[in-house]
Amino acid sequence: MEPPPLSAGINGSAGNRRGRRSRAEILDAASRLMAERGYAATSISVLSAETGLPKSAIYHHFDSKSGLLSAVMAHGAYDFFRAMEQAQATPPEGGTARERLGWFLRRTEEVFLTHADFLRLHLILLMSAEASEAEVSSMIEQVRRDGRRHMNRMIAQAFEAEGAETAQAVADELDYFGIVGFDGAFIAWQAERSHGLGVELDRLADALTAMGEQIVAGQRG
Amino acid sequence: MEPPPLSAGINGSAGNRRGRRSRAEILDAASRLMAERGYAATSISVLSAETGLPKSAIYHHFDSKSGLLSAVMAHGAYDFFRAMEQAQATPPEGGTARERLGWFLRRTEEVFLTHADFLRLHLILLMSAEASEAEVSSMIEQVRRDGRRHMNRMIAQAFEAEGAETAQAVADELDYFGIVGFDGAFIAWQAERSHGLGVELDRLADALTAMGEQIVAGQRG
Amino acid sequence: MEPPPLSAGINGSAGNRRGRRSRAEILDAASRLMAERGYAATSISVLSAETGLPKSAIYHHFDSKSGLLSAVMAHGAYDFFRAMEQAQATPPEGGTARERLGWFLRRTEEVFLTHADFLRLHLILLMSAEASEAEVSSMIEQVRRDGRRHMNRMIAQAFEAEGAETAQAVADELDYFGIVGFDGAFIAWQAERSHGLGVELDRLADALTAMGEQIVAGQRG
Amino acid sequence: MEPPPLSAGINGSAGNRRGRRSRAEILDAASRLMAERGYAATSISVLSAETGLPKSAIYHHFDSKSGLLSAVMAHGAYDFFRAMEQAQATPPEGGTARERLGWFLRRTEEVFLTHADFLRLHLILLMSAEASEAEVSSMIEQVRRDGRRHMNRMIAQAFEAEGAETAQAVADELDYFGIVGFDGAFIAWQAERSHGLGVELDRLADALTAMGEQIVAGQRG
DNA sequence: AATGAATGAGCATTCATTCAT
DNA sequence: CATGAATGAATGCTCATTCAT
Repeated sequence: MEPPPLSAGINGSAGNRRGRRSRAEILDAASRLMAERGYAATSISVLSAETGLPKSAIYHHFDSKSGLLSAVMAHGAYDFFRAMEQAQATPPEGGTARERLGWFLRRTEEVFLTHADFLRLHLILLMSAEASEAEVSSMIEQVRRDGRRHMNRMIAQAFEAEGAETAQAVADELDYFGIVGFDGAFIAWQAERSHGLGVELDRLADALTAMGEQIVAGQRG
Repeated sequence: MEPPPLSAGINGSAGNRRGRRSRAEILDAASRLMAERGYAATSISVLSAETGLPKSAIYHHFDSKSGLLSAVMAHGAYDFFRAMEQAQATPPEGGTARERLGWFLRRTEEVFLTHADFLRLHLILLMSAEASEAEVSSMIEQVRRDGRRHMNRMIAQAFEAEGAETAQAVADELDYFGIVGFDGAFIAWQAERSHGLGVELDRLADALTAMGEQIVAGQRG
Repeated sequence: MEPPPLSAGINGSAGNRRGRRSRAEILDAASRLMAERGYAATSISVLSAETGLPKSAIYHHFDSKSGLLSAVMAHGAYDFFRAMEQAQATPPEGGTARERLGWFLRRTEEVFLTHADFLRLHLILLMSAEASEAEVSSMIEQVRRDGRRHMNRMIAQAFEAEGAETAQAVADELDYFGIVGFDGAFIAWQAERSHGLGVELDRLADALTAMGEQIVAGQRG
Repeated sequence: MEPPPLSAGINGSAGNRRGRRSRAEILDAASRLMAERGYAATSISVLSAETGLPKSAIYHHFDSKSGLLSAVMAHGAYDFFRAMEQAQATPPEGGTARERLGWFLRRTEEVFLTHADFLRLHLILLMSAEASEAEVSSMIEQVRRDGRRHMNRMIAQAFEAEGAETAQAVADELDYFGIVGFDGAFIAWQAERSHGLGVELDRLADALTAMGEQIVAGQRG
């Protein structure tokens, strides 16, 4: 996923700088509000009030409300996956598969919590058939594909002590279920904000480990 | 969860019958449309056009749009849990915990597929902060509580061969994770309608069994 | 051209009566304003202010702005041709073709002046490619067809002393040119409101008579 | 009518040349679009998109939208009358009045067809009460005056065999009716693009000839 | 029990225009 | 000479809701 341009401009002249800032502010407010209230319930008027810019300025920077949504999603996805990348860049060496998986999931939780807005919007769109707008729907697909790739890598790295091939087999078998667990845990957290995703992610780590070991055993037998 | 009244009337006079039918039609259309497009994007006008009834008729039957939403949720929840009850009423005797769990989940899948509209709306509301409207939010809570109760019962029944007490301990430990798995599987299904929830629910059954057996072992040790 | 319904209602209940009146008022204001300023320049807001009804009431009676335009045109055309019919119902007996034609055109001038709004709007639409909206464009066509039919009848009646067949031949030959003269005269009048269409219509009567007599002579020869 | 300046500049420096080209492009697009959709419906945004120039560039060249309209009209009128001049510069010698008139009108038709945009816009403005904007209204007046002058000259030249004085008397009597016929024929052509203005202009030539001969006879008698 | 009319706030979007660079 | 950003009023239209009948 490549970095979405913050502005269409190319040089850094003053006028352009102002435009860039405005664009970023709109994107910011939109990300926040759309995640809070959903796409349909986030009006351009509110966005205008929130940013202090007139409505027409929003249309100067984004062609339409749905265009703004696309930009919000692209921007959010870029941020989210960059954070993921960073969070998982330096896993500790050694330890059991369960311990390694636990480390990955704890790092992931952090990223989830700081990008909850993006994830919530992603899930709302996924279910609201507002996704039918092609551009949005393909964005959603890509986010899920990228998410799965991350999950795959995490599992493979957790099981790397079993040998690269076995680890990859485990990862390929379990990555999708890992995503399922993440989505479910996120929803559980949304339902009861009382505590973080920690408990559920621990359970997920337990489950993935248990199943992973069965697969490892199967590979050997 | 008690059956929501289809009509405010008490006797079955002819006039009332017509009213009852209208009310049911509105509720039906609302369930479908709100699940498709979300609450905010489902307008009374569209509802009126869809049912052929004038807008004022909708207000005759339901006090307000959010009142209609409550009724839709109440009705959907009632239907959903009644279907759950029926689907799981007569589990087969004998078999391993995994086999018994598999049976339960397969039955559950069926109910999920036929009540997908309700579940989707439930999840959209859960995340859209439309939930902040007290009435809706308490409805959501109750649905999740009831769902967990069902999950608890399913797990306990699956493990009943281990003795009532152990089975209950397993169920108490795992029911929440079961819900997480269900929610996640439902979302995965929404994302790629290509296949049913079957694969993911099988994985979930595997995971729950593996973790259940660990708990059983822990109880014994 | 059949009478356009003033209201969709069927009975004369009080609520319906109010609606009927509102609908007529909107239609009235729209006819006037659109003819004055053109379709594009007549905003729903102004229409609302003019009638005292809220904008949404206008949309209650007419589906859209272009729907309102259609209704305005249909209503205007009906009124216009009914007035034409009446004005030409009882032509005087006897007299030369020129005298009879003069009578017809003088009667027509009257109708033109009292329905100038409709005619102006008709011509604006005819040229503004707002007519591309199918419904409007077919309305325009019909108006022109009906107009030609009237012109044909007038000429035939003016020349009836030459025998029905000859009169009809003259009418068939000249009706289209009569329309051309009318349109041109109307535009000339619009350009310089100083005097009525009288002078030009007299000239037109002269021209039609001269050409008619040539045709009559040709028929005989 | 004098040639309208294409650019406000005075020398032909390179920078100026670019400005001149931009100005001409805007004028071109505006002529076309305003004639197609009317003045009100032609927005600066669309003009900007069509020319590829930023909106502010349009305001750089023309003070305001109505200033642009004036320029469009001035430019169109200049072009139109120059074409008229050229088309009628060398009438054939000899022939009857009808033949000579026919030649003039056929030449005129050509000019009408290649300047239909200008004529359409002229007529739309004439009727749309956008004409109330003084500048536009005086432009329209002048166009009509110039048109009449051309018509007068054509008729006089057609009847020149009757002697200069008589020819002028005929022209003075009929020029206005000639304009009426032209306008009407143009509208008829707009209404049914199926064929050119030829048929109607022939009829007009017939009519003018017939009436002209009557006047000639009157002069003599 | 049901209906059509009305209401006014709000929606997404476009308008002509100005300004600093 | 050209540009992108900004501005605020206006556009057509839809919203949830109320009311009289």
